[in-house]
This record gives sequence, structure tokens and C-alpha cells, in this order.
Amino acid sequence: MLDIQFIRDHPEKVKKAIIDKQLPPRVNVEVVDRILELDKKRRDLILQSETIRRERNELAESLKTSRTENEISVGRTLKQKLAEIDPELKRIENSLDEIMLMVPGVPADDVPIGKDENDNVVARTWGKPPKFNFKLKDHIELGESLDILDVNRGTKVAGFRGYFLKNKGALMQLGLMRYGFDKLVAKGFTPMIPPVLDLPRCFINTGHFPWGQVDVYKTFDDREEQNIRHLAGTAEVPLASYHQDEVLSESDLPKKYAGFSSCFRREIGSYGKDTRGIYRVHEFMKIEQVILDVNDVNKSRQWLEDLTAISEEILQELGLPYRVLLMCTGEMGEPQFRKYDIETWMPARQTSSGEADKPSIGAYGETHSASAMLDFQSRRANIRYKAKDGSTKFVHMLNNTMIASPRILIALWENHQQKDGSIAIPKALVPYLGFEVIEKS
RNA sequence: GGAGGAGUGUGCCGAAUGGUAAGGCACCGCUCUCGAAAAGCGGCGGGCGCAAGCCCUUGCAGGUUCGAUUCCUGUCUCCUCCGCCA
Repeated sequence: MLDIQFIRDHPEKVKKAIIDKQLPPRVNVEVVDRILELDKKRRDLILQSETIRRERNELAESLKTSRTENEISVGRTLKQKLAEIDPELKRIENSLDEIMLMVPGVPADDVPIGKDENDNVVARTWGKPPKFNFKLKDHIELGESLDILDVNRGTKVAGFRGYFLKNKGALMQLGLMRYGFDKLVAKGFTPMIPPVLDLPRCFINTGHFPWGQVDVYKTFDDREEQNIRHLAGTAEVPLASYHQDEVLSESDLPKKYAGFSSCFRREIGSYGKDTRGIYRVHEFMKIEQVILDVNDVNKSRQWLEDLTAISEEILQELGLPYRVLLMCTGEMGEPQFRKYDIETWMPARQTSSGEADKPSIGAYGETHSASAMLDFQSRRANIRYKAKDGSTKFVHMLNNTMIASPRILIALWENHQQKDGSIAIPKALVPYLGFEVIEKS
């Protein structure tokens, strides 16, 4: 959520953000005008309401000592007036609150303006895609031949996009999670296992709602509306709300959280995409980092670099080639100020971007995403801190993927496959797995 | 699921039984000091307003009243006990 004062002062910047982020027609620039209009109405009504309240307080004060029938009837009139104005004020405020949630965060000045993935800017590339002197297998062939993945029974049990990890495949996923957790703990992060069946408010806080409702699973129990929970698609959701409605102390910042959780995604908008294998699935495991720090743009920028560096560090340790993309405005989420995605090389990944008669084999696939939100989320979640100068400010928030599996398994399996059909385990992972290779049993 | 108790401003404590949220601790600034402590003064929720200032804020939502922390209804959370389950 933006500061209403910012919208009053810079309506054009907000409108530009709506356009640049490719939000129309879901969100149109007219919401800005509508907000300014409601804001004006709201302030008029507040003035009226407060004038009456003031009269009421003065009257009540004088009625403390003596009271006449006449004064009491004046009081009744005031009460009547309030009963007309306040519901109207409340109605306006509710509309304003609702529409304020539709307004996106304004991107940084140096974010490339663009409409899709072609407009992202490659910030840097690390490693070289491996060359294979034997017939390449994709992750499904590898997984099935080594009995570490079962997609057919996965879809039997869980439907489309279902999968089983088996044997060393299952051990590998847990090992990766522990590897990621340990690394972050060593860097001073607080390891967390958060609830992922969360209240709607949490999804509003992160900015997943109101825009992304259809992507999130909804659950009911047999009682009332207030018992609705949603399954979080990332531990960012519960972690970002951990300090909801709290006032922290500047000396407590930064807060660095590492959340391990299962993640659930409906993938409603991507029925035809990535239908093969375990690239795009409805449930997976992930360690997500969430940072809360002081209200300082430069510090947020630095955090975004630092968080991205952590992801790069693990990809390097895992021996996986990758590239870092500075995301363009059209590829950013509504809350974001600045965002890097990391794409990891997947040797057997097929993309639609190749020529029709010459399908391209091997592609970078998104495995990590780091975002700076400034105070967009903290305004929604109402997370503030008391600064050293005594003032109360909203924290800045960021998040980043540490490691997400099974998608990362695609890169690990395909990049590290060997001529004999086995898969080599990167050195960094061996202590967490207890084996150095996955081979046919 | 049943019974009882509790929830007060920004972190902590806490007063006010129908007259409009006292006070203390913590924190920040200033004075004093070589410095610190102590002491004193001011600040330390949200909103409207150029400002003076005003309005709101006792878990939440309603109701009664000229006036509600206080009375009534609903509801959430926590605690204790019972039941059920792991």
C-alpha cells in the first residue's frame, strides 16, 4: 500500500506505475482519480463529524454539573446528526481502503520499462552450460530410470502436476533444505517453520491479494466465513505477517528470517505451460528469506544485492550455471520496487522461443526471485519501528528464494548426469546426503 | 466440545464501578556534567488542519445513554480446569 500523501502529491507517478507494470485492465489508472475523489469526500466528512463531536464533548462537560431538559434535547439532536454522517464516512472509508489495496508499488527509476520477459536485462551470467558427449536425458528420464521420481503414479494420486519423489530423490530434497537452512543460520538468519494455512489478512499484507486470489488455494472448515484459510504459495506469506501490528525497536533491526515450508500454487494461469515433469507443480518445498530493516531506500537496494549474492553462492557451490536478470516493469509483481530473478541452466529444457522447425533444447529456467518492496508490505501489515530519533516509521521489507525443490532438482540432475546414466552429487551436498552419486540399483 | 477468568495508548506494568483514559518503567531529545549516573523539562499512538487547535484510540463489532474502560449483546485471542485426540 502506498502512503495516501504520496498519491496526493504524485498522482502521475502512480498512474505511470500502473501502466508500466502492465496492470490494465485489471487495474486502471482511473483508480488514482477515484482515490483522490474519495479522499476529498472523506476529509470533508471528517471535518463535519469532528465538529459535531466537539460540540457533543462540550455539552457533556457542562452536563456534568447541571442539566436541563433543553440541553439534553440538544444532545439528542447531535446524536441524530452523527448517526447520519458517521455511516456515510464509514462507507467512504471502506471504499477508499478497498481501492487503496489495488494500487501497485512504484518501481525504482532504474528498472527497465518493458512488457514481458524479452525486456528483462541480463545483469550477469555465471558458469557455462555443460557439453555432453552422450545422449542427453531430461529429468523425467533420469528420475524414472534411477527410480527417484514417479510422475505417473503422482498424477494417479494427486492429479495433474502430481509427483512422487522416491529413494535418493526424496533424500536429496530434504538434504537440500537442510543445506539451505544451515547456510542461512550461519549468516545470522533465524530459522523458522511457519504455518502455511494462513488467514486472508496475511495475503493482503504481502500483496498477493487482492490481485492474485485465483492463484491461491482456499480452504473452509464447517463453520463461518472468518474461519477461511488459504494455503500459502511461499513462506514469505506467514513470515511477512509475523510482526503484523507490532512496533519494533530500531535496535532490533534488521530482522532476518529463513522460513522452510511446503508451498501450494494453483497455477491457474498456466494450464498449457511446462506441463511435462516437475518444473511447474502444485506443491513443493522452499526456504524463503524475509528481511525487515530500516526505512532507507539505499539500504533496501543493498539488501537486494546481498540477498541475490546468497542465492548465487549456493548455485556456485552446486555447480549450476545461471544468469541474473533485472526484471522489467511488466514482469514485476504489484508490490515490488526492484526485483532480480535468477535463472538456472536446465540442459534438457525445451522452450517455445526456438524456431518451430528447430525446437531449442536447453534453457535457463527461473529458480530464484529476490524482491525489494520498501514499505509497501509493511504499510499493509502495519509493521513499524521506533527509530533512534524517537519517530515511528514503517520497516522496509525484502524477500528472496534460498532454495526451492523439486525445481532445482531438474538443474541438478540434468547438469550433473553422467554417461553411465548416473547423477553426480556436488561436493557441498554430500555431507547432507551421505552419498556421492545416484545410480541404478 | 463444556465451565470459569482475563485483554487498557507504541514495548512493559497499571489506576479509574456512567462524567470523557491517572501514574510508573523503558526509549529519544534538552538542561546539568570532563563524562556518566542522578535530577529536572519536553517528547514518545492514529486522523483533520497553513496554524492555533480539535477529533479519535481501553481486543474487535454492535446496542443503551446527553455522556460508556464502566451497563447489555455478539465475537476473537490467551490462561485455568474438564472432555476428546495425538
